[in-house]
Amino acid sequence: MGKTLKSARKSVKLTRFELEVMEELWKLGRGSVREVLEVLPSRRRPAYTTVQTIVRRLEEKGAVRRIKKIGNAHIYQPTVSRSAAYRRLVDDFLDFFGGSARPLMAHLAESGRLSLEDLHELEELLAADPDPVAPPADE
Amino acid sequence: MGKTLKSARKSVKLTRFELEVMEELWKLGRGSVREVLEVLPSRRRPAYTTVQTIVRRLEEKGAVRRIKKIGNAHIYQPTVSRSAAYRRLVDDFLDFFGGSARPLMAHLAESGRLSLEDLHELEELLAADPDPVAPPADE
DNA sequence: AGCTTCCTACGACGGCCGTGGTAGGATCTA
DNA sequence: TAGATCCTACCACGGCCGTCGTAGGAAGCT
Repeated sequence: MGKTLKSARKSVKLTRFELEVMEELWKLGRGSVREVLEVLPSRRRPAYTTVQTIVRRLEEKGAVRRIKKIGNAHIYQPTVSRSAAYRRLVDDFLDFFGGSARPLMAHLAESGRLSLEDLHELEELLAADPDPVAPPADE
Repeated sequence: MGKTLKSARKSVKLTRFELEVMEELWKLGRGSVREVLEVLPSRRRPAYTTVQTIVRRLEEKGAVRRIKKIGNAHIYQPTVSRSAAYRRLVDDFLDFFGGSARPLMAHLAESGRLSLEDLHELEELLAADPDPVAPPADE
């Protein structure tokens, strides 16, 4: 037992934009600053150096690491998993609700953002076997 | 359909600490800076002026308003409801998950923070009649 | 070799947030 | 009324975050 809860080594805390960049790196597996920039959804495409800064901060935070160099460009790879990152995100958020999921759920249900159907599907998910953590909807 | 979603007039965005202060004001109904300070859980009891600053910012954000003066102290009252504030909070957070609750739920279920029992109780809540939005656990 | 292009390293800035200090006016109390 | 207290208004500061600019080195093209 205790396989899901115990070892959650409090992954790094990532911001919105950092997560977006990580998202691309998780999809790509690894990549350069430019590659990340180019796959960012066009609505959200900042300057090259902005992405570079984010990647640098991600590196400082230990969320990515340089694995090699192509030409003079560094290639980065995530060192934290998507699920670990989201776990941290959710944990922090749950603090707003006393740390547990129930009050949050209750709020969602109340405010109409969680339907009975949703609950039923979740039950199936829980009852059956789990697959990797659901990623945010890709655009 | 569409009865719950349409009018959500995007309440103000509150930070963690601002929410804590609001929480006390919601409980009290109305109160002065000192009153808020004194009911803040002791683990989290900052300087008087810190609370004062927060209240001032809440006022600037339009989340509270002065309703009268007792002695030389202002008495503040929330102008946004708890549920509106949490709605905003949750909405912002859901953006991390593509804007809908399901992926978040899935993540919670996956990571063991949402049990079948939780789901069952939520179903009952949804099936029955709703009560005011669940507040974060009080200490 | 020389020019153009790409990338890196680093600095900066403004906004928000948590935090609290200071000055000075308003109240209360002896 | 004088002193002690309380409260307000305002300023400051450091950390984080999104944003980008600049300097300069490395690679590639001709």
